[in-house]
Amino acid sequence: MDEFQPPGRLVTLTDVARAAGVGESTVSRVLRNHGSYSKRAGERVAEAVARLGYVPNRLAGSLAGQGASARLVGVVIPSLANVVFPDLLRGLTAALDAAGIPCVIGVSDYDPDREEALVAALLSWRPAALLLTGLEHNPGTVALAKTGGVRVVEMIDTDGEGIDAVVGFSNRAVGAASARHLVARGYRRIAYLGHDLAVDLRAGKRLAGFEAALGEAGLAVQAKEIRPGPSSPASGRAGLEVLLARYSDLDAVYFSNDDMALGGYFACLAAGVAVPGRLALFGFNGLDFAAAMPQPLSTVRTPRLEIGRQAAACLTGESPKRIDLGFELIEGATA
Amino acid sequence: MDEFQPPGRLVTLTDVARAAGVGESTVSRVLRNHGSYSKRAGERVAEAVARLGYVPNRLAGSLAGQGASARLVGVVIPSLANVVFPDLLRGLTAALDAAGIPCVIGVSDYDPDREEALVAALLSWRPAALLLTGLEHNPGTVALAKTGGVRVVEMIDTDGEGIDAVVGFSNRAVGAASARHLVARGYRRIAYLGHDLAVDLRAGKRLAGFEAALGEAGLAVQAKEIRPGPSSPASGRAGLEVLLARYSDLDAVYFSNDDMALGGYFACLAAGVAVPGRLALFGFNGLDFAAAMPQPLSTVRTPRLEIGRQAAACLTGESPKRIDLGFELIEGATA
DNA sequence: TCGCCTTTTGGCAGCGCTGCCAATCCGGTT
DNA sequence: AACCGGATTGGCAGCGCTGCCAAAAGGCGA
Repeated sequence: MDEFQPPGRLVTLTDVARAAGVGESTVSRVLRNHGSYSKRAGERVAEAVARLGYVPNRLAGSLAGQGASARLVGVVIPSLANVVFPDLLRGLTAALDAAGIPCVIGVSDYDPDREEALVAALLSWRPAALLLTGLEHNPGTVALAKTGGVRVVEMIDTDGEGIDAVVGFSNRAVGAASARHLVARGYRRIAYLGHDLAVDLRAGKRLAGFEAALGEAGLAVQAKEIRPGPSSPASGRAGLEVLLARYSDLDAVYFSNDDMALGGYFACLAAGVAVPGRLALFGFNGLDFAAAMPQPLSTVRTPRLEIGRQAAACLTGESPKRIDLGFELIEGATA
Repeated sequence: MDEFQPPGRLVTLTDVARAAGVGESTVSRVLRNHGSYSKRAGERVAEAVARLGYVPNRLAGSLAGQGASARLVGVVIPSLANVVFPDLLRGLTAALDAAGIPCVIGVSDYDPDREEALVAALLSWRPAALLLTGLEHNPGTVALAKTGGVRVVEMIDTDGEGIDAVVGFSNRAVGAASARHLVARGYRRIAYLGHDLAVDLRAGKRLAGFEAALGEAGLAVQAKEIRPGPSSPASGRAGLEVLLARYSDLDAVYFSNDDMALGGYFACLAAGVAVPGRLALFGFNGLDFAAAMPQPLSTVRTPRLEIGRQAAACLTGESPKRIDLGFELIEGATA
């Protein structure tokens, strides 16, 4: 820190070696605690590192190291606006930070072409692994992922074939379980209220599972209200107001997720619609607020953090290629 | 793609050069569209790149390039559980992705020592910039950031001195404005309900501003309920129940943020406490759900996305060192 | 004290790329 | 036909580090 340094030039390993009076390899060995070195060498290097304020250059390290892959993982998520993905990252970073591996993230905005571009960009950093969301990708994305020489983990969705490892749960099964719950509770005139399905394919899978299970019970969705744009309480509220105005005899609404359901609940409160007496509400995700509502929301809790953790675990140990973490139906008081 | 490749060895720029029948420098020029090259060279390179499935190695590129800094930015945030930070990342990635610059993120869990470790780890990737949250850091963090040779941007908080650039708003001013609003509306017996202040220093600054402004009006906070752990609707609900049980004459509650306030609102709904007639509620952040509530939450909207965007802008152009993006008080219907 | 084996050490090539420079090419001039 | 300036090109050093290897140092019994 207190040495003269030509401006613009950062301290290098060679500088440390010179300052410590040892060879470069020794410094490298000490810093990585790899190979053998004497106590004396260790101390001198540590001292020089502290004195010079040396920060290793991992660009060089990764390039030189065997495999030439960086201790980084690339993550592509479709959005940061939906709590699900930050939660996923939370589980992921918790597990990876412990191993000192940072995440390089890209946000695709639910656009497969953007996803492909991001995958290419991330692969250029030679990450140790690539974490994607969902199972549906451009052919180009798949090709890149396969030839990239990295481990690939696809998160959240298990309804389909993955490139390599898959960690998540079945969205179809969630939809089906939700439908069976509503049917068992005696609801018959059921509507669906969701955000843009063409964009959020997993919400579409849940709806498909939901409709299939309703069908098995001889029922069908009475009305579908699909709101453009991302899910949000505001969208859910507006959507439920539309449904209430248009259909007077609904007895339950299945929402694409808890955010939408919260908005629906607000709409019911505002309009004086009794929940679940007059209208039952069922969500998806099991977000934190669901349990704090005056009437706990009936929903399905998804293992979001655990998916992130397991995905991280896939990178280190030899994990099974396919991990279905399941989900938990929360009965709540709204359906 | 269809060529023979020794397993484990990825296609390099040299391979592309050979396949295209040009020199390495030409390939490099074409790929970066930098310097001049003939149309013919461009086409042959593009063809070879496509045929071999070449993905550039930015590790090597950044190492060789001048300044040896990577087209990456390092971001350290305290948490992913609070919507604020994903929102920040959202603004950031939106602006950076456009420039093809990915973020490497670290989550400090509000722990200054972890933050320091993360800064050191991120600097070792030689990012073009380092984005931190808040102004309070370990001395070691500051030292690293200053000698790291990177641009440093501290986000969210403008109440204090920054290392280099600062983008955010004044949390003290937010607290003061909130207090003045409550006072102007005639509330006198005001409580504070928050999550752990020792950990979330910005919430502490808001409270300080709030109390200072109350003091100017000759008032004081009647009760403080500080909940351990992070903010959440569940914590807000439990906290408000405690306050209601303990103090019968409160007329308003200032929450550390909207999540807590939502929980408080739920507590009021559940207990049949009229809002704002019997108890006024005031939040912070202006989250999406606040406007969708049956009674829109009175709160302060913070420019979270814009902070991210401006922080990204700080990296490219020559921006002012200090950007105060202000905030907006939303009157709502709960206070 | 010597020789043998183990531990510790330093030198140096090379990871894949970029920047620099000199060589080459091309078209139009004289 | 020789010449000139700009556009285009290839060779090669070197970015900072690691892996390999051979050399040096140290330990120990004979």
